[in-house]
Amino acid sequence: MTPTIKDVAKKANVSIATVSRILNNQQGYSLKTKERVIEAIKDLGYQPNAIARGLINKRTQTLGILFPDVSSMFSSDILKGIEEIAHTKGHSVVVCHTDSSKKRMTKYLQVLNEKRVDGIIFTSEVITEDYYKIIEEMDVPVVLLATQSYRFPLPYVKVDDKHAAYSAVSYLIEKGHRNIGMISGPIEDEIAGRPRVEGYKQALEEHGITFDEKKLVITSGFYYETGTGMLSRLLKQDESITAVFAASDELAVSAMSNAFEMGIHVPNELSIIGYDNLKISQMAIPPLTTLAQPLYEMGKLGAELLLDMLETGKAVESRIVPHHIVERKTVKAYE
Amino acid sequence: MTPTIKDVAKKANVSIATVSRILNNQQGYSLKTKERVIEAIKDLGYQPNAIARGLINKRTQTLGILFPDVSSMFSSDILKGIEEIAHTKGHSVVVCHTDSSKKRMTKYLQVLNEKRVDGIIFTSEVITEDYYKIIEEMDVPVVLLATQSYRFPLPYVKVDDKHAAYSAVSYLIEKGHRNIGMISGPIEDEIAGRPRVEGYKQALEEHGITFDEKKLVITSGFYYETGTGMLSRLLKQDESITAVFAASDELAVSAMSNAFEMGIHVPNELSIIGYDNLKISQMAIPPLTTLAQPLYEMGKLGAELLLDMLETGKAVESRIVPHHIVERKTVKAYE
DNA sequence: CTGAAAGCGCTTACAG
DNA sequence: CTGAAAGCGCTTACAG
Repeated sequence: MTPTIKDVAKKANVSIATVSRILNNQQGYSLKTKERVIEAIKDLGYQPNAIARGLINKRTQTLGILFPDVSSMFSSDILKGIEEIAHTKGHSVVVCHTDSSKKRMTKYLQVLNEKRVDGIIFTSEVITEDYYKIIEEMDVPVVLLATQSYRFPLPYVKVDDKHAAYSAVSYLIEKGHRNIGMISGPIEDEIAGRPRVEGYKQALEEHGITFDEKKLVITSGFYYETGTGMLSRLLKQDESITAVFAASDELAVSAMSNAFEMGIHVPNELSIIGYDNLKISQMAIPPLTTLAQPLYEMGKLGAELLLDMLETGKAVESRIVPHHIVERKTVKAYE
Repeated sequence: MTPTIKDVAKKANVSIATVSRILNNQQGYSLKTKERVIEAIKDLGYQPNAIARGLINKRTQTLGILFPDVSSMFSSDILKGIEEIAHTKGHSVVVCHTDSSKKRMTKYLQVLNEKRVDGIIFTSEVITEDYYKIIEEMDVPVVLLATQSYRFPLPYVKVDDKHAAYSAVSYLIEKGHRNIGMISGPIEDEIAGRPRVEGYKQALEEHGITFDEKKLVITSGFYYETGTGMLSRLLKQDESITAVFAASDELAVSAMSNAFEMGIHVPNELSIIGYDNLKISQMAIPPLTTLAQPLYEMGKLGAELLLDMLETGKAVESRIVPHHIVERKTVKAYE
């Protein structure tokens, strides 16, 4: 049987109270008894039962993380950042793949509640009223990652999507492009959809370029698959386009494949800039120039904020993290 | 305060024992009291405390998963599979990023032990004597995923690496290639390194092609970065090569980038086959032909086996899962 | 059909 | 400096 604190106490000839004190680095014992207890712990190979501790401390040292898709490259970079901080601060991470399904989401929230996690991180997920009600009742700190909520007062960590899109398009303009197309994600998406289109429009406008509907194409998602054939459609609508801003790296890579099929050379005949800076962007051929979100750092920051809230018991401010452009090989100056 | 079973009992005018029975679908109560209790549960919004349950049941309904790198595309597909099964069977998943560090690994094992997880999955990790000692003492079921152990009797789920490599190279030979190079991972790696080289050699041999050292190049890892410049080196050693077998998709994509830089057209001038079937392989330009490991299914199967061991208390047999070739656009018949 | 009580493995006042 | 005891929120014999 796995030894318990009782076994240690017996072996060291002390009460379980003093063993507990020693275990938790409290005071109230002589050096001598401490040594005896340490000895007993080693001899028995005793390891404290975190479940029993959790029951009494009302802290489980575990965090629940919700992802629409745990296996996406986007999620995995964030996860790595969260995990890193959690680990260094003595917490574990339970991952939940919600598949963007309300049913799964609700189920997970219930599980996380029953397991009494110390805090929750939502990533890239819209917080509905239903979800908010649940987390409100759970009464644990929550932080939003790569998403935000207008309706509910939840702290978030994200890039300014409109601004980031603005930066990406401005970059294209600075490179001399005037006929700039955009492959957008779903426009109903108020977090990652519309704001990026708005940033695109604003960049055009500020540089005296009138927005033209024919230069915009809208997909149903941000994935590679949803981008299939989008570049051809865009170019069919307006063949004057010399550069394209894709609302995600997967969409950008999809466009590159599409260009390849059509025999269009990137960047000689067409420049492309992506959004995210996922691993594929460096692996693309040629390597993709992109608007980088600092996903790993966002994960770290999100976890830090959550842990702060936990320690201090106070709310925390949202953070807009800096984006930047990673120049690689898919954008060429337009002469 | 979060309501407890006591609150429910009081509200429904019964003892906590009957509430517990109803909660756990046991027998020993009238329909009437059941209704009253259910009512009370709803009214209070009661949710059982899994920590308290865990303490007494000695089951936490959580699984610990160890990855050398949680953020790799390889890991994330496996994770998704594990998570899927765990979720449907009422378990949660704690992920641990070991970074292939002994220190982190040991720390995680300790944490998982203290948290009394019900089982552990190791992925792509060599089991050393130290680790084995620890898990032996933990006395929980363990399964190995995408790795195996010759020294310790631990069930595993993986592809037959040698056989898979053999299949990949045979495919190239069937396409008419005779001068086939290989970009290998580290040869000291007894799981994913040497066996693939052996499979390569055996395929050559069986087709009457003598192995030539100049056609083999060895990298320090399976990542994109570790593949940098490897193709040029290989081609410098032997310029007769018409096809290359890369020991991972990342290595293959790296080779494709390298080919692109050198102005070598894939597949017209050089055929390339990868290994893994990660997401990048479909996104590559052109899409990469590769030897597929069923990563998602492996994750599912690994979790199923682990849960089986938990339920039955019996050991389980290792599984060699089938590999197959996904034909895309990087291999061309050699005339 | 139902409840009182013991116990899971800890922590923490409280008393000495 | 140290220990007895209560209690965290459950489950499960045991008795009725």
